[in-house]
Amino acid sequence: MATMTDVAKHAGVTKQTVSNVLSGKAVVREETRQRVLEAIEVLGYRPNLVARSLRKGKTSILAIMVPTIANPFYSDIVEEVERIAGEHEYNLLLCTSRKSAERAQNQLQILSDRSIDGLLLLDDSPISTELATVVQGQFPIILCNWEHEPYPDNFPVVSIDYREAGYLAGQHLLDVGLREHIAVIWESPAHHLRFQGVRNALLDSGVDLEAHHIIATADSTTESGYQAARMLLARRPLPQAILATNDLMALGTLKALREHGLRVPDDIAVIGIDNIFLGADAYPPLTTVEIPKREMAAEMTRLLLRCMKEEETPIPRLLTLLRPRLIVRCSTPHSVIT
Amino acid sequence: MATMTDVAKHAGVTKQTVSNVLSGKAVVREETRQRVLEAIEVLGYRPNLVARSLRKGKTSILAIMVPTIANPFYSDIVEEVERIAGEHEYNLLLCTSRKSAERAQNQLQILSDRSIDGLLLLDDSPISTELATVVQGQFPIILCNWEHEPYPDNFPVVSIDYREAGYLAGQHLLDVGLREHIAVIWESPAHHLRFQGVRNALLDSGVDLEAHHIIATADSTTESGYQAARMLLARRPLPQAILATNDLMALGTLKALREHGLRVPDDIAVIGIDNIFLGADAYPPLTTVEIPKREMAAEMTRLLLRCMKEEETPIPRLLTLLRPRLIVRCSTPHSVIT
DNA sequence: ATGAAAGCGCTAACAG
DNA sequence: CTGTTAGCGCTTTCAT
Repeated sequence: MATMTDVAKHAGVTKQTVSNVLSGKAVVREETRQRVLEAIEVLGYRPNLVARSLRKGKTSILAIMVPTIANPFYSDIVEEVERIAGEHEYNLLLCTSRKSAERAQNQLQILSDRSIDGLLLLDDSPISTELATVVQGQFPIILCNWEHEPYPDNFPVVSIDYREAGYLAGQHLLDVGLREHIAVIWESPAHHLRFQGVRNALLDSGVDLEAHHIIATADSTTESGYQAARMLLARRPLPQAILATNDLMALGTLKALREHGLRVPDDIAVIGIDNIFLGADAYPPLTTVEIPKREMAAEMTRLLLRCMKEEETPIPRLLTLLRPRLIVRCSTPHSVIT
Repeated sequence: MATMTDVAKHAGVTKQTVSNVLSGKAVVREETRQRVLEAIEVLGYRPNLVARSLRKGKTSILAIMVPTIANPFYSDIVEEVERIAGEHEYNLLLCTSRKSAERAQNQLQILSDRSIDGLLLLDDSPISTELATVVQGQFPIILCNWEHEPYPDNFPVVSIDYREAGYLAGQHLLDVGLREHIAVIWESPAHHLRFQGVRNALLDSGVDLEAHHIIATADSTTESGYQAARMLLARRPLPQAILATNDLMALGTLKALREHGLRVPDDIAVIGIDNIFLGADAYPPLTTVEIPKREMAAEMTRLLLRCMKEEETPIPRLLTLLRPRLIVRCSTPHSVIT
């Protein structure tokens, strides 16, 4: 590979001049500039970004750490982050924490060793703020998709108002006239805020959740939604509606209801949270609450970019919560006009 | 940040000795080693990977280029690649080509400028082998998930036998006694090999595809599957079975059949290809042909790692095709014993 | 406007 | 076994 010195020789100047031409920071005589440009062209010169990074102490590399990229929720976010990062001439390093604090710790350390310019951390395990402190000061870090309280105050946070998401789902059931025997399937403790939102919505209308209509699950797969729904169907009275704290569990619920020959929404209404891909193609198309993950991705990336530009350490206590919104499809009944 | 020289001073040695302790390549007296280790501990020293990369000409960074990461097919692969890369102390840079040859070109160039150690290229657009040639020689490149012929011979290829996938799907329909009025929905030209496989299976049993039962689509979303199925339902005779060249279109097909009050598989059988997440939770659970993408991911990563170890340029003409396998669920009838 | 020198932090090669 | 020297390719600083 041709180096900057090669170009300089070819153009009869020093590499400093070549550097000036490329950076555009210093003034170069037009004739010299042309000679340099021509030399670059002829030799097929390309700057060595590793060398540049070493010298400048900046790599123009961002990193994103997610629990897993196999989950479409996260891959959707990464898609957006990568796009925006690219627009600003940054490359994206992908890291997965995979439910292991130790792994996250190692990854974080390596990112620091690589002198990345910034990090988006999507892992709201309690320890992650501590971990992040280890490499704090090296580069800005934004905590994203934080789903429980208290919100950290040592890093900026960009997330969704998950309590509001639960509230919207609960409120919708009330709005279509369902006030009794509302069942909830929620992942505990991960979806605590969502669950709280649901309960608040009902309480605000004087409706109580009955203990035998609440099922807490250990994860939020279609399978656990399916099993939880079967448990609900074995109890009496049957629920009028089943609210699952995510769409995957809602889809599992739909499957269980189908197997029991129950019609949705006529016999039992179903609502989820997330608005995942394919919810619209389910049977019946799933009513849900959209989590604006793309907007969140855009917001957190922009904030990170901003923090990187400013020399000062980023705003520590800054909480940005995006608002979810209801998507009415066919798994809940139409509004009842009373 | 403490540098290697700092550690050296603290331990009363030169940085070369520190380097020796870290690399373990040269023998160091135990006492000295301990002093160095202690200094590292005390100062919290971490090697600067950018500097190391510059010096060694290797970054221990791999890159993967996919059309998009938002598609679960690709994110699933990336999950596996990242895991294996991590086990070998490599970080993963994520790039998306987003259907733009120009974009792919730029990304490739930048990857080269960054001195990455290897690339997994998942984009079988005809130009991608040309593009790859631009940076050829800098680092090994593996072409992955190549889905049409001819297979490139200037890079190693790891892919799936997509023709076989089509064949298995077609053969299954024959095996369960469906021999007439088989309809095919396929994305043209992307799924040409799959389509060819289907046709071969039928031809091998003397069954002909009828022109009015073939629908070519421009993409392979649930929506295009839905629309294609509606077209088929408007024609006579009605098909006995609908084979879609991917699961998303098969799910769209299921939706269209439901809306027409047709029972699956009693009235019309449906089969897809891919075995996507959620196919098992569809209504009815979808029979499909599994594309072993995880295995492919593992295989291509291992091959890349191997190419990187060997100093010689990687084996140019090497074609590895993984075999798909049939997954029978409920959208096709049970075997008929004749 | 251009050149000369220094150095980012590390490892390779050799000397002692 | 440890120290010295050199240099990866670039940008920053200062001199001309």
